[in-house]
Amino acid sequence: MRIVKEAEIRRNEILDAAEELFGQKGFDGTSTGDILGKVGIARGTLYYHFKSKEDIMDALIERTNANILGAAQHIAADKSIPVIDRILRVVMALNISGGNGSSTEIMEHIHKPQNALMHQKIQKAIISGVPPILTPIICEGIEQGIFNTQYPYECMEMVVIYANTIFDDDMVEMTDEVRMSRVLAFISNVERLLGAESGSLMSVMQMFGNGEEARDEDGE
Amino acid sequence: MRIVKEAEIRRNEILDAAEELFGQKGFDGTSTGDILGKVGIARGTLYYHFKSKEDIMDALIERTNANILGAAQHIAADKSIPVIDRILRVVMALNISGGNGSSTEIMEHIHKPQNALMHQKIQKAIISGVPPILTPIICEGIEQGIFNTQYPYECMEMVVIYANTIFDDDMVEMTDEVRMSRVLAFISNVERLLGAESGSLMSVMQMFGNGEEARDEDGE
DNA sequence: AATTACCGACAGACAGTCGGTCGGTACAAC
DNA sequence: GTTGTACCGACCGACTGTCTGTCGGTAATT
Repeated sequence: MRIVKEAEIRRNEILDAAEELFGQKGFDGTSTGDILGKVGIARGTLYYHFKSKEDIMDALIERTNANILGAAQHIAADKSIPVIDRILRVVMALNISGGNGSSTEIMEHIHKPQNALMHQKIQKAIISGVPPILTPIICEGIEQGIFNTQYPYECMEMVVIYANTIFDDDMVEMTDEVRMSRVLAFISNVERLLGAESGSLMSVMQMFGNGEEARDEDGE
Repeated sequence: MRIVKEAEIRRNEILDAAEELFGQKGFDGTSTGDILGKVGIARGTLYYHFKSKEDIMDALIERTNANILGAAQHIAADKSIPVIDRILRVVMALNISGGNGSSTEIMEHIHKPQNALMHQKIQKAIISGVPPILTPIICEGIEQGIFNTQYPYECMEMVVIYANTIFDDDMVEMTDEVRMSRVLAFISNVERLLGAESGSLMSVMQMFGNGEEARDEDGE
């Protein structure tokens, strides 16, 4: 039986299947056969739409990224929100999902030894995508006298890389207590980096309280 | 033809071959057949000594790590060297090699998209191995009034993760100029983190001058 | 005679290729 | 406005080559 669809629809079906399977079993753990079965297409079809298995991953990351970064960018541009609140909101948007809530699941399963390549690619996208969104907010903060640094971009880069590695990845195993002390130290360090008054960023600690599980009151 | 050797010798022959091949062609790009050919043994022999291909990688990382971290630890413990010099020396030892110079080559080829898993494992080892070596030196610095921070360990963690990601990996493409400005900002940021006097760490910039190519005057 | 190191044929799985097929659409002819 | 036809994009699935890991057996060593 043969079902014909528009190319972009098929493409997205494949990406949807891959998203779920990669999340469950990792990239290496997922065979193209698995994807074939889930979508209900033949091998040739898959390779008609994508040139390799890795190509699927790249497309998936790009799709997910466009969502997430777009949402974050949107919040970042809203100058009616006070600087510190806005930073918090932006980071929330980055951690939780890309609006529709469809891209949430992958993020929860990505930090596994198996998915190293995917993880690395996402990491790269985060590093080049997030600091440019946050930096303008920091600059506003500098104008307002809340922050003080010559290197807002580099600070954001450092903060993003560190937070992403320690708090999102499982690079270092932590009990909840250790994690809490890391958060405290982190906030204190960020205050120093940004030249903010000591304690002025403590309010962002709530972000780490529930970690990535938070999903109650986002009215987005 | 059948050549019998002591298990540990064979093991190391295999690791030597794997080290070179992984460096040249990456982990995924290297087949167990390649290793077999290079060492001159049969499949069964390889799997007599290692339980899987990944097991080879793990063993290799562990071997390399023991060398590098050992050398760094050795320098770190030498209290006759002034604090800042010592930090510099330790970091040099980490970047350059593990003493014998045998493990240098891998490090040069590891930062490639192919070797994601190996890279991740090494990253993990660095993150859990390096800060504990540097922290006591920072503490000495605090006692001497050079530094001032409540969180020496977390600072080192942040610094190590950032430097390793930005300067060692190719996570973000940089021209030499951009790189230089990153180094400047980095040093300035580290000074703030450690509560060091502004400019007091500028001397470590030499480390980044020639990047990882430096290998002239280490009298080790 | 027992243990340790080694061999190589083999099974099973998987990514990617290729020739061929089918459905839809545009458009001409009637 | 119905029928004929030419074309193309989407789709199929058998096949190839490669690779990892296994297993039964063999040679050296103690």
